[in-house]
Amino acid sequence: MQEKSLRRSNETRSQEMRARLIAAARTLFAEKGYAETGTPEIVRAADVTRGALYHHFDDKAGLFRAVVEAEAAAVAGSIEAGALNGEGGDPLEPGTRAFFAAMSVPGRARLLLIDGPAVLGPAEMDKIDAGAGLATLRAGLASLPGAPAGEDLAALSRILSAAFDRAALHVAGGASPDPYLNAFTWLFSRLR
Amino acid sequence: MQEKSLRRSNETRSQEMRARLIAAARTLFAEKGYAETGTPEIVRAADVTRGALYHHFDDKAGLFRAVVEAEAAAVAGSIEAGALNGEGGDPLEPGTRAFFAAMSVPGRARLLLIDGPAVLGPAEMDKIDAGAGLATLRAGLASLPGAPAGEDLAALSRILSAAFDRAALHVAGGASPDPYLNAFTWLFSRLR
DNA sequence: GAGTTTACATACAGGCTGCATGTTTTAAAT
DNA sequence: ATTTAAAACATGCAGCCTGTATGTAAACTC
Repeated sequence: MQEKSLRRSNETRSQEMRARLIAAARTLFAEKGYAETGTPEIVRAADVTRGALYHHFDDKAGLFRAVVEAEAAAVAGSIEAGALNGEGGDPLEPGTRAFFAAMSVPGRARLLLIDGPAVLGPAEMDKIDAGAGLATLRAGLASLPGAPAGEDLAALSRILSAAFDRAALHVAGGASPDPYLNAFTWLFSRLR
Repeated sequence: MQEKSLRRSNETRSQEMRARLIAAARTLFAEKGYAETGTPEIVRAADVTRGALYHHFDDKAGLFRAVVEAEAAAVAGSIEAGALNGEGGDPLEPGTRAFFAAMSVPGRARLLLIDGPAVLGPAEMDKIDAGAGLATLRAGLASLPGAPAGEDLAALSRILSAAFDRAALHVAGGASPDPYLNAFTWLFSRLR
C-alpha cells in the first residue's frame, strides 16, 4: 500500500492551499478587521506556516485582496441570480432585495465597505465590485422615464449604489432594515 | 533680563503641543493614510518626541480621532455657514454646494470617508460627523411634500448622505464634479 | 522655597511584516 | 529509473513600530 496517498498535483496543491488561507483569512478579517489580524494568527488558523502565505501572495494586502475579490464575486452572483426573479417587471425591486440579502452575510459589509476601501483604496475597490450590483442598478435607473444618460447616469448609479451600501452597513451594524427599505421604496416611487 | 520668556502656563503648553501634533498628524494621515504613517514620523514632523504624543493621547488612534474630530467640525461649520446663504428658499441646493466645497479640501475625503470608518469604526464615525450635514439634509428632505417622517426620514437622510459622501470621494479622487451635480439636481427635481 | 503634580523625554520589551535561506515534494529529462 | 530542475512550502532573521515604564524638567501649590 502506498503512503496514505499524499500525492497531489502541484496545481491542486496550490489551489487547496490558497483556498485554506483565504478561508482562514476571511474569517479573521471579518471578525477582527484587517489591521487587528496578524499573519501569524491567520496561518495558525489555516494550520500552515507564513512561508506558504508569502509564497502564494505578495503580501498581507494581497491575501486580503483575494478575500475581497471572492466576497465581491459572491455578491455579484447573488444579485445576478436574484435579478432574474423579477419577470419583466421593475428590475429595481428584486435587485434591491437581492443586494440586501447578499450583504447580510456576516462580515461581508465590513470587508467590502470598510476595510476594503481603506486597505486597497477606493479606486481599486471600485474596480473590484464594479460587477453586477452597479450594472443592475444602472439598468433599472435607465428604464425610468426622463432618466439621465451617459456620464450623468453613471454618476447617478454610483451615488445610489453608495446609498445602498450605507443602508447595508447600518443593517449589518444592528439597525432594523425596515426604515431603509421604506426609504428606498419612497425614493424609487418618486423617481418613477 | 529673563531667559527668553519661555514661561508658559501648563494649559497653553498642552494646547500648543496638542495643536502641533494634530497638525502634523493631519498632514501625514491625509497624504499617506493612517496605516502607512508611523508615530515616529509624526513626532519628527512636529519636532517633538513620542513621549509627548503618548502623554496627550491614549494611543495612535486617539491622535487620529482628534484629527478627524477637528476635520468634521470644520465641515460642519462650513455647512452651517453656507446653509445661511439660501434665503428662505430650498435648503437643499446651498447645502449641497457647501458640502462639496467643504469636502474638496485636500485629504479631507480620505480622512473622513476612508480611514475614519476603518480606524474608528462606522458607529463612532457616525457619532462624530452627525453634526450639520445630516441635520441640514434632513431638514431639506422633511420640507418635501409627502416626505416620510420619524425613523424613515432618518434612514432616508442617512442613505442620501452616503450618496453625497461617495460623490465627494470620487471628486476628490479626480473625477469631474459635473456629472454628480447633475445627478443630484435630477434626483432632487424628481423628489419635489 | 519645599513638595507635589503635570509635561515631556528616553529606554525598553514584544510583536509583526517581509525577505532570505533552507528543505521537501512534484515535474521534466534522459 | 536516476538525475536535474522547478515549484511548494518551512524556518530563521533583520528592521520597524507600538505601547509602556522609567527618568527629568518645568509649573503649580502651599
